[in-house]
Amino acid sequence: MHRRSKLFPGNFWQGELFVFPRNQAILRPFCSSDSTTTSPTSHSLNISFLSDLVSKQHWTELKTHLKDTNLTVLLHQLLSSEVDPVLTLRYFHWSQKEFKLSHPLELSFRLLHLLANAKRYSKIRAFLDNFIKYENLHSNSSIFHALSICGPKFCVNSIIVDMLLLAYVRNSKTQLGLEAFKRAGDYGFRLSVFSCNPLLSALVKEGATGDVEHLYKELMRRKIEPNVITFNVVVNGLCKAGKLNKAGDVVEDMKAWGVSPNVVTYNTLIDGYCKMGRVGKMYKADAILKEMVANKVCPNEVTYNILIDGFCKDENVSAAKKVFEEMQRQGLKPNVVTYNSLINGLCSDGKFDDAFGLRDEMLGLGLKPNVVTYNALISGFCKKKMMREARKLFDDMRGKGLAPNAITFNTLIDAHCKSGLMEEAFVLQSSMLKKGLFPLASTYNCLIGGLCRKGDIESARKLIHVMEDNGLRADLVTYNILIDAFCREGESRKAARLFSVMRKVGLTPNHVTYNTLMNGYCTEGNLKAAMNVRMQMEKDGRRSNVVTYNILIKGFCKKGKLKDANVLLNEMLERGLNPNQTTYEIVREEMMERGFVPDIEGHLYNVSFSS
DNA sequence: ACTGTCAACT
Repeated sequence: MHRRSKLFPGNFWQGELFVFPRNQAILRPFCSSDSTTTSPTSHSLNISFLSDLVSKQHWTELKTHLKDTNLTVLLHQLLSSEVDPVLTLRYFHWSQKEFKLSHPLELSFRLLHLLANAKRYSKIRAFLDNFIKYENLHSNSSIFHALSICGPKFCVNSIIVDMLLLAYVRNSKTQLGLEAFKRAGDYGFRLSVFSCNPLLSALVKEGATGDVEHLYKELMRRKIEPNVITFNVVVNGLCKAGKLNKAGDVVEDMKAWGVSPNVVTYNTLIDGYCKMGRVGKMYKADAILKEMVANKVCPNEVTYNILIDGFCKDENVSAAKKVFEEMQRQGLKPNVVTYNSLINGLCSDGKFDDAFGLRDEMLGLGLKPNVVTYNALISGFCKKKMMREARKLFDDMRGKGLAPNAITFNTLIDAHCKSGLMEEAFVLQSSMLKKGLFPLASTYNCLIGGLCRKGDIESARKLIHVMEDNGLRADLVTYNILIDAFCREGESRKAARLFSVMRKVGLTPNHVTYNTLMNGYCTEGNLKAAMNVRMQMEKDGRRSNVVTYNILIKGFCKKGKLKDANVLLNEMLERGLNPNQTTYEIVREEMMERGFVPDIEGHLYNVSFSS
């Protein structure tokens, strides 16, 4: 493949693909589909008359002269004539619609060639969009074949394939786009960043990190000139997958390519660190901020928003407020996102007065609270089980001209489920439908979780069927909920079976999945099985997180194996993981039980948290 | 023509 991309187009076309003469390929569908017609030439007089009608756009008259049988012949004729390709395109669409037929694929691509030569790129884009949307019957294999036999215009073919790729991505057919990318490599077509960047971006959004990494390597190998956006998308994909080290490597790659990291690159990296559960993650984020400034890249509103949200999620609202002040000192204006992050931070902490104060402040600045603002406030009240207040905000939204979205409903439904108010939750779900909002898989997950919490796995199963009847597939979270439910019932065998089912249907277990299963085994006292799950998890490239350690440490404590618990505790600290509230509670409880009075927080025998 | 920040559920 590498050789081929270096070949001159002319050489390429002497290769194996140019298998039969062009005309034969084009006439084949026509000859086989119609036995009464003798040959295209016998129509030629007639056809020049018809072409003339097309040129004059006399469609009604044209229709009276046409039969199904000569539609494709006329198209062929138009393609070989001097007729404006845009007119031919019009005829193409008109004849397909009027006579409900599909012209052969080869002719479609000959038409695209003519349009490309005439530089009518927007027409090609529209054509391909339509093609992707309504003609699912063509596989990439037949498309590439048709394209390769319809003319030796190598560059033009590359442009068309590039646009095809973009059409796939824009129509959410990312996997087909990826397949087309691979095939383009086999055929040696040159692609551009204008299609590869959106493909990368779509893969990042789908969380297909493996594909992102592969595509990135391919881009470099095929020498498709990446730009700063290409690198930024890849950095973002790796950050979202928690692969911060690899993200850093890509930043080094880009420097080696002579592309300087810009404000977006740094913002992405900072956000990556902010969202990671490492010790001193905000310190690391701050270090990147300093590096960014040292490289003469000026932080913008987004940079500050990321830091503010990071501190809020780190339960450090006061640090967030300092950044907020610094932002304004730098002459940057806080926007709705800034306020939403702060409001969310305050709400999660139950500081509703401060949160409402900020809401009023933003109103004073002419910033309108949006759905996100309300969702944060509602979620805050829900967490404190203040359902009346949550409900009031929900009702207020309408008066403010704001429509609740699926997340608003999910928040409320989940809160009702957690309060055991399943009927209310289902009423909310149906009111969602009345508003024209379709419940998402996450909506069902809230309800399924509620049923499982009640121990009603049977109803949960039934609800999954309803969900699937509505075209939604059980996702990772659904499986996590069910695995947890079985573990709680002491049915770890069933949980384990579900675990293998989810892999079979192509879902990738995450930390929660592994931790849940481990927790199930630990509760049963089966430490060996739990440690096996952990081994599997680390083999899958997922390092143990705080929750993993908490589960295992607790498991070992319960079995009286304090030595093992200590080993894990040390390992956790060595790996730079921060013990949380739960860790301290596990340790304290264990010590009390053994008659020790915990003097300093976090001492488990000879192990100190504050090492 | 393409990119990055905020909100829910396990």
